[in-house]
Amino acid sequence: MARPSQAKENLIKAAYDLIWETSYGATSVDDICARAGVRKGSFYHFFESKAHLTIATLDAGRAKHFPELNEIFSPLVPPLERFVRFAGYVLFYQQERLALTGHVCGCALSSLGSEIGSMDELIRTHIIDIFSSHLRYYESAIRDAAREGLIDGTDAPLKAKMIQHYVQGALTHARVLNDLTPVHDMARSMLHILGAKLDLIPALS
Amino acid sequence: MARPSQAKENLIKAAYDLIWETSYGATSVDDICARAGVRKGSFYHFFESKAHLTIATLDAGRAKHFPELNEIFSPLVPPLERFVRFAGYVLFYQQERLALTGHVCGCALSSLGSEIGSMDELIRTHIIDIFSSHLRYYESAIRDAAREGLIDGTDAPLKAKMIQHYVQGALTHARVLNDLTPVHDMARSMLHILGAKLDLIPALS
DNA sequence: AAAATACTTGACTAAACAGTCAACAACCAC
DNA sequence: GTGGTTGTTGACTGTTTAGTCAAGTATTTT
Repeated sequence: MARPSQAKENLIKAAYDLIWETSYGATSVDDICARAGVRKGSFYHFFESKAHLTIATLDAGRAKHFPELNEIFSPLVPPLERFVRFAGYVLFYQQERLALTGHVCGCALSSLGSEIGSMDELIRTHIIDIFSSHLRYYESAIRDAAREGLIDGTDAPLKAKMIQHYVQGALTHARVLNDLTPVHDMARSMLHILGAKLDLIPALS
Repeated sequence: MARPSQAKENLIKAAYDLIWETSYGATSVDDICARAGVRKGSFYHFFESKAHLTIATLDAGRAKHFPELNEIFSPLVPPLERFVRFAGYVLFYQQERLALTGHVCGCALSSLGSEIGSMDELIRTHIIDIFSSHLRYYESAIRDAAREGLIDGTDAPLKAKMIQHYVQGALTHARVLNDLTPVHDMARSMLHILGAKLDLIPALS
């Protein structure tokens, strides 16, 4: 039997959706099973525990988003435009999610990480790993922009972190407010943090 | 009997500490009672539910921090120095918390808000209210700085939000990383976002 | 067709959970 | 000291929780 079953994928998708929309703690194994249309016994056939399923959802998220991020942060894209495209990408997903659930969901990674804190080391290190990948996208775009003379290139790692923290905070705030305004401001604000002249970027008008 | 009992205060303090260190969902009423040294029956004598106690902790936090923030953001303090002092204040509390619990705890408000999302409207609106108070501190400092010619004053509300989102993201990130580096970078980064000349501020050397 | 593998099922456990309650104790006003 | 108020107690309920398991059903391999 070479996997005629979709149960595993359904469980991952259901967990991803429920945890993102509500929270890790508020999402029970029974909830996940109900949404996935799978019985509890099957759950534990595929996953050791709720934490292990959560890690699988993180891996699935990574597999989904990284190809898209590779397009957005491609060295072929003008460096500052990468940030504008990234902001558009984030906005797109937040709007999709809002339409689907009725709530602004914010950043699943950051909500989960903040909730878990130091309570599950495996989940925590997984999240840190994904965060540090994001940082590399930002850093390389910043260095490319500096090389082209578009921005001041000093302290690129610090600037990359500022971008990351700002984006995370904006998404968290959007979730709490249940309002996408902070996400709409993202492109302009990121370019401000980078010290870019806004009138150089036609996409922002 | 003019309140010989400390039970209510103990419960608020215990809930504050536990929710901040772990999370709302991971903190049970039994946990809170155990830490406060109070029996469950007394808990429900003082509070209708866990959510109502949580709101009381938010009010207690507000009562504790706002007088201190009024000092930090006093119009008598040079406007950019207010942000430097604020960063020091945040760092101080994070260090204290780290020493006490062994973990970087981040921003209780933002962790709670992100976890609750749209699940408890009363808690959510309380958090939004506190957030918007913070924003007023930032905005007034930004306007004062602009009037003194220290920074460009255009779009003060947007800049205040950028500061808020950045700070929130930095604290969340510090919590996930379990490392205070993002908090150490806060003063410098805030001034960068404001567009201040760093060499004008002697406190940052 | 036989055997091995991969998956499903539903009933089960034991613990943790939020919240209740009636009876009891301390205290103050009078 | 009597009465009313405020707080305390521990045992209780009913539900939800994560996780288990033996027995069953498909499906592929041989």
